[in-house]
Amino acid sequence: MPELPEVEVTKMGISPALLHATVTDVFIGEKSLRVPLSQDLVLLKGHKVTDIARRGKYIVISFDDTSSIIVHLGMTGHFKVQDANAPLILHDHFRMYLDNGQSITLNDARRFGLVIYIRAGDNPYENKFLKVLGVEPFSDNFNATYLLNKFKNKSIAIKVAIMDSHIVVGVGNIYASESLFLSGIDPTTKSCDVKKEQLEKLVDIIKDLLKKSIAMGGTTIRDFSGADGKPGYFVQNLFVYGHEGEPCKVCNTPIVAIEQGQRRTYFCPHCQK
DNA sequence: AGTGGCACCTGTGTGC
DNA sequence: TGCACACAGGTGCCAC
Repeated sequence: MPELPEVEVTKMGISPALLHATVTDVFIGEKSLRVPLSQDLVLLKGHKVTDIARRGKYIVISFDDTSSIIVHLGMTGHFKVQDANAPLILHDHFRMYLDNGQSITLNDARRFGLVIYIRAGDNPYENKFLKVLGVEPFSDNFNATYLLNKFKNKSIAIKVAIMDSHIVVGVGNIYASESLFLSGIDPTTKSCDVKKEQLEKLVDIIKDLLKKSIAMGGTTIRDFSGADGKPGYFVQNLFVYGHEGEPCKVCNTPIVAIEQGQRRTYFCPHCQK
């Protein structure tokens, strides 16, 4: 799935068609996503989009009646911007038809994503999925002191810790491996054992890495594409993710893959201590 | 409170 | 060609 850069690219991709457009109709698929699609989504009809925001890997779309929807792309979710008369295809679960002749469709094969309707007057950021989220990586609140405090008494591996959305949002499996490589930190290090200087470097690198990836349209491993259907090109900048057994681009040592928290971790045993 | 494991799904690639 | 199996950008919930 989309990690933060891919979600940001998606947000930017749908904004031109969606912002200030009025919903003329909606399609609500029958299959359940991570949570069932609410029939209340029909209430969006007749309302104009006033804002499109991102919080972590969630996209929050606000309407002129103060209602909103929260969207998460899960592992395989992506939005398509198309003509309103484009046919629905397999795994299209939700579509908004717009008064500008276009439509926005959520397609998600694995159905790990979600769309939640938030009634007028309710604050979407108070939703249970959003209110527990940690700091945004681009905010000043994401710094070494913050991590030092969060990691106190934490024995979980640093790789697992930086992927924990209750600590910092947006860092998924690809960028976790990549940022630890660029920081020279062994991903199996207990988070409480990582030194402040290392955390300072890690923070800087995460911010930089995510920004660069956004600028390149995100990372496409298999099936991510922006709302325009184009893949992301940051994949060519990956040093370790998906490169098991290949020589490290820095020192030629073969890249190693291990499992941490039921997820794959890639690292260079020579560059990362 | 912190941690680890499971669950939710479908599609794709690999090896027999 | 067919089939079985492993694996995949996430994350909330549930037992210890």
